[in-house]
Amino acid sequence: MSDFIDTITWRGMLHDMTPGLTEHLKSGMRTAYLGFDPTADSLHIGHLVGVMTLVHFQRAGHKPLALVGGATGMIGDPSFKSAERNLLDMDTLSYNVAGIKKQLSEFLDFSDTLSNRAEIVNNYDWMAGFTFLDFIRDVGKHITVNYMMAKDSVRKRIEDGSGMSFTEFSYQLIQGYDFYHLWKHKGVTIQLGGSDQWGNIVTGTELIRRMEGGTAYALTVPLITKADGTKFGKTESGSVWLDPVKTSPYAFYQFWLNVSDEDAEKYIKIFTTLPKEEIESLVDEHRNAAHLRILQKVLAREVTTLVHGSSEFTSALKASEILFGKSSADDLRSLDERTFLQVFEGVPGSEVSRLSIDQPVDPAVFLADIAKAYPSRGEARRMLQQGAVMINKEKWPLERFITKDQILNGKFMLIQKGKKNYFLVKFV
RNA sequence: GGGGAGAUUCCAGAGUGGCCAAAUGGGGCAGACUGUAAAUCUGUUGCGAAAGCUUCGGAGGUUCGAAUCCUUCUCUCCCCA
Repeated sequence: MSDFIDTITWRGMLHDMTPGLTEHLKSGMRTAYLGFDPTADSLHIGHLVGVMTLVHFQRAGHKPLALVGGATGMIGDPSFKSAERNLLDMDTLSYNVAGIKKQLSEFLDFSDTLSNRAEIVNNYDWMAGFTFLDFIRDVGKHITVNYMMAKDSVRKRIEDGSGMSFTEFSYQLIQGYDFYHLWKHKGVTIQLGGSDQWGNIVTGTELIRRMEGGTAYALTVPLITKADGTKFGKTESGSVWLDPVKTSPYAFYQFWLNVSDEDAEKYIKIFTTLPKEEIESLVDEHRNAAHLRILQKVLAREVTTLVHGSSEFTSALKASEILFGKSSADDLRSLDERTFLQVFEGVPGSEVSRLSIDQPVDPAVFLADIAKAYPSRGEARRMLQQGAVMINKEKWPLERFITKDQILNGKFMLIQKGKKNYFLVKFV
């Protein structure tokens, strides 16, 4: 049994914890849980820190529980949110819960033979039948309003005058009760969470202490940041999702590959399970030859494989090589249709009638009006003028007309908008 | 309920009758450089090939001419009760 606290400390994943936790973990197999809010039907990489915390916890020989908030999701965690949250309806919620459950099951080991096998629980199961009267009698009685109001997350909202509904105010108590319930029935003694969850988690340990005199622990992981101060896990096109339909494995791979040097050192510790020695030697190697981007490559490989599997990783890698390598128009032509489609899966594109370029057509008109790669002809023309457009890997001048010869494999045309943005036209 | 300020292009914010498709900054996009980076420098950033067209909260009006003046509506903010 390796030391969980040492591991996550070294990995930079420890933000705060309640006293005594180190000893508590050393004395035997423990059970911890971490909650996920079902606000969408897929997790995104912001959730991955939490997932990895559970993974490391299990690898250290302890038992991880993932809680999907079917009940708490109905309320919405107000912690550090500036405004009242919108409520989700039941259908959306149960759909989201199912999606998240499925994803979580990819990361943890659920084998029956394991004594520390992972489990997934849904707080709807025990909250749904709990009546309001029972709740305020049996749970609410133990925690004072003063205590709840003192939480940073609540106080901020009151101080800045935006206020908070009773519904959201109750959230911490419900999350606290989850902890109590799992402590009582599942032997859970630790709750893990993001640093914004500290207040909610501590309400739980407090509740356990007051209701039964029990001891429970809290451990939080830091908010993942980026060296340049922008928000982690977002690209121009929005969140980076774990669901391959929402974010293609190719885009996912690219996200990690494009991480800055500074962040790569941090992320490889957090998002991979590679051992310390290996990571340290990679970091050394990277520092000696930063331009090779060894860390980014390993990081992208590891995370993509973990989330999407090795065959998806291989296609993403291959796609990247074709898109960014020194490949030429001839390389593109040599691809058969299946590989071509695989490489460009997830790349935005449009469908266009073959007839539209029966006659040679002005490239700006084609790019804007026909292929819809640009919103207006003016913009397309500007880009062409600036030399920002490549068609089938060839830099395209403003004066050169598009003809049927530009169709690859009788079906496709690859447009590059600048260096990094690809656009695939399918001819039908 | 009373009084005041305001609503401008992606954002912030200038413009207070023609020189305004609208300063400046940010952001975005692109080029050079590079490591598919960072930093930097350069270009570009309503539509249109152009003539021109549509934009300054909505509607109406004054004027040869309005983002700018008038009327009215909607919304936002501040102060007093």
